[in-house]
Amino acid sequence: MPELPEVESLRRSLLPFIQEAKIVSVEVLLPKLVSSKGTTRKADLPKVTIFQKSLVNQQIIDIQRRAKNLILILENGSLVLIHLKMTGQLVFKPKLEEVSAKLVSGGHPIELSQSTLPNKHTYVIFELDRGTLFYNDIRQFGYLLFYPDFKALEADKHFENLGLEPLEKDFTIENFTSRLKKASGNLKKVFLEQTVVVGLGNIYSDEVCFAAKIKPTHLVKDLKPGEISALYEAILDILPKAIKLGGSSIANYLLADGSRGNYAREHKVYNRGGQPCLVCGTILTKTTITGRTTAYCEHCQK
DNA sequence: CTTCTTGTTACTGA
DNA sequence: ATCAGTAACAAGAA
Repeated sequence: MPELPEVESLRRSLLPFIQEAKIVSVEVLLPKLVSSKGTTRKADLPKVTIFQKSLVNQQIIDIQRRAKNLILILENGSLVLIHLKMTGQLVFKPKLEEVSAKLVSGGHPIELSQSTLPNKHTYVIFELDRGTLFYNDIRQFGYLLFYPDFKALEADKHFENLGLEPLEKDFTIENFTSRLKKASGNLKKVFLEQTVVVGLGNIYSDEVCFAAKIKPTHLVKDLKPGEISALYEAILDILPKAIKLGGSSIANYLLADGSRGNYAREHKVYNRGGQPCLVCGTILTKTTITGRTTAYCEHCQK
């Protein structure tokens, strides 16, 4: 369940592996996961071929993140948007000579999960000059979209209704407050919508509400300035901490070297419904909000 | 076997 | 129109 901390941790762990690497070939084992948006019409070419031709021989310049999307920037200014949805993974396996060089210089030994790649859930394979990047996705909900430039990406209304980036400068208490005023319904629903602030999913919505001592069922129209401020501070506190620990590895999430994130051990309420609150011992309430499992403490959160 | 899981979109009904 | 709620997507774990 990659949310902002997981996607950002993946971005940071992936960057040193693939920055300035050249794409030698691209293998697509599940065509429905890829497409080429905004490219000129080549009716005779199937989308997989367009996707491959667009990427091969390009150098990867940078990786950016917008909300839970990763964006690979290629040398000619074209882009690949990657969304992991629930079970997507990007794992890099260096070439053997690079691995031995790393081991000699005292680097980490490669993880088992890397050495067994590709596996039965590997659907896209990027052969780079210095190693191989695998896109795995057990439930096949993720996607990799090619765009010739940022203009095409923005025209695709992919980011149309996205809210503030919580790690950027414009995430101020004023902007957060004014966006909250335009939203309706309860807090959890609003967080999941991504329209006020992006990047919170099921895990961090519950964790932020607990840290701010406000129930996820609380209607946003009833939030007092002090409560908005507590939510704001909780977001600014929790997301960087989670990134520092490499995100939360629930189920399938992995970092680029195949290792797991360690923030799951810090979870206070997520997936703990029915268990005692770690602060006061009250049994945590388990409920469903907009179809998503939600946990909170009746005593600590108001 | 059934139920539950999640990010996002599409759909449904008010 | 707008908005809220939910089915759908798919595969695996319990």
